[in-house]
Amino acid sequence: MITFKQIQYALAVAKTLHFKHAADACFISPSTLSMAIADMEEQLGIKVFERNNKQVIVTPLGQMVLAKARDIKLQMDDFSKLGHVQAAPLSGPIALGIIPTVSPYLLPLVLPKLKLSYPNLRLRITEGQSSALIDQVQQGEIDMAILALPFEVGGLLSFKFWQEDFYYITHADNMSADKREIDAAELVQSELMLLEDGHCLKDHAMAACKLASNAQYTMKVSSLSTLIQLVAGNMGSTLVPHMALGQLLNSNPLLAKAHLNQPSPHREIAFIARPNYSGVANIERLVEVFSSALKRTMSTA
Amino acid sequence: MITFKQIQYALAVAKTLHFKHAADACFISPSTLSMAIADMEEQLGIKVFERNNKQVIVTPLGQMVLAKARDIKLQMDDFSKLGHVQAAPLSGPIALGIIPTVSPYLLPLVLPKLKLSYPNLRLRITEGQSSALIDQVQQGEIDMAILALPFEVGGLLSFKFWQEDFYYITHADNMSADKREIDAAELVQSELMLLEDGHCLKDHAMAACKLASNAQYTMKVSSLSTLIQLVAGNMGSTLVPHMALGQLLNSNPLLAKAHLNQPSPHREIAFIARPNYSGVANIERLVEVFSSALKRTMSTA
DNA sequence: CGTTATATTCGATTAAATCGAACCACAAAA
DNA sequence: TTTTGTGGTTCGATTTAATCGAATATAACG
Repeated sequence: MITFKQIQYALAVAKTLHFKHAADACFISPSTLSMAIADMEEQLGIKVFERNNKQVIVTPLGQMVLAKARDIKLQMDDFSKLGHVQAAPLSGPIALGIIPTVSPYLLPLVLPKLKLSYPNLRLRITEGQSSALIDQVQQGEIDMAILALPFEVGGLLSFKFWQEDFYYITHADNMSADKREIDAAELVQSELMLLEDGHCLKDHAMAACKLASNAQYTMKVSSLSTLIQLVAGNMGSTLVPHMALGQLLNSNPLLAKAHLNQPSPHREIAFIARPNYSGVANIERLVEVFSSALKRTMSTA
Repeated sequence: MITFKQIQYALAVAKTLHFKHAADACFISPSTLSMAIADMEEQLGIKVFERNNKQVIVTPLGQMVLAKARDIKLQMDDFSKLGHVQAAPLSGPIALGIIPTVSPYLLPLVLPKLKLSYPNLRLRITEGQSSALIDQVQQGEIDMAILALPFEVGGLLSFKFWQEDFYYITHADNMSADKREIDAAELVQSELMLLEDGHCLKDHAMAACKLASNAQYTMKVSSLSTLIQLVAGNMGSTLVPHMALGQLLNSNPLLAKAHLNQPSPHREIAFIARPNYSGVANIERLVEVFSSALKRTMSTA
């Protein structure tokens, strides 16, 4: 009979395309791995890997086998996690992905509270861009992710817990300090600096301003904190989300801000997870924590 | 780690609700089964079965666990069959379900040809009504089934290979021998005998005649060959599908037939299978064989 | 109050997985 | 061409896990 172990071994080989490395990843010896793969291939009647001493490649039929193997591994992993549903809420290991335009502003608000209320929670944080996080959720490498909508989440569940607007940030020299609102039409587009490609914040900002994609606005900057330094250096202006305002403008008198006067909300923050993930109750609890922490902090800021 | 074996053992217990019987079904001793289940439950952190020496019941959480376990078993079974796709076509074991109003008329036409063309094919035939067969396909107990459409197949794939009409059969005394066609309106409804409830043929016949469901037409007869004997005894008349005509009327001068003059076709015969089943190519080949055999035989009959 | 039926425990046994050393095949280097 | 190194495979030994059977515990039944 084909065992789940064999499937895992095969997936490790598929990932590394190297028997020794795969064996290490599975904490077994190369010989064991070799025999396990050979055994599975014989039982299937399909050669999954074409291999000699120099390279390992996946056969066309092997691709099909591995695709199904991945399905099974996902289901098995979910199965193992079934027990968490009735364990104490928010206890045990949870792998959470967060996009970089949320992570540094959200985590400081919620981590202390989580630590206090759920001391047994073991959060493993992964930072990455939306598309990569969605991929990892679908592969089962992480349990859930926090990202900004609208975004195509490909069949995943989403749990919104915050919505916010963008603020226009420019050097204090360029804007009257008592200006509270600014229209998209007023923006000097040539001066507008946004994050490098791949960050959804850039897309959401442009969507809010009804700007078409245009390489002119693109800079190779990957963090808002860097971007804000450029603004302070009067190299241009930018748009930042509400939750980042406090941290970015804090003690920087060179910067002036104005609310972007466009239809709201400009972005929504949500958890995403696979429909089969058994910890949905955990997500709902996190939504509570995160939402209340944001409301409390943002209303005073 | 939770093993696939444990999942199978758990499903066996869920099916029998009896450790000894389940152990027998798995070809292991009760003690082994008991330990395997206990081990799985501990790893999950969920008690799946509430058991004492007198009865075994599934806990509410256990229901959830078992539901997922069934998913995994289905996928694993499909995985094991992946090799068949590249084996010689129509070789090896295939479990096929057929409804009783098709089986005795179709099988004699195709079995000889299959035996000749595909000597390595090991067909295991299961006869049953549509709803039961659909269930068995979904449970993975059989690979595919032949039934008559229209019928709600709940997400399964269908491959039509034949369509046919019904014929009105009555005692020769009741109808002129040269009458070729008969309208539904001409049927003497009080004399019409159909199969017992559960047979789709009855539903299709009533649909073709635009008859509403009515217990009056129902008899507790489960085979067309019995029904036809009742007609020969002049206890009433009936409707039989084209493919059954030859066998049922063969050498019985007491019976007269007329084509039911209602919108065609009156029923369609098709394979159904789970979308994940890896032997879809086999089904397509069977469709060819069955379709050509039917065309050849039915045109001469 | 024994008898029966059934799940579980535990030590002994059997089977399977795993390992490490030797092996082989191949390519790049000498 | 020989040498060397890399990397997958084979094989016997060993460790680990699965399985069994006998004994045990428990509850229903007559």
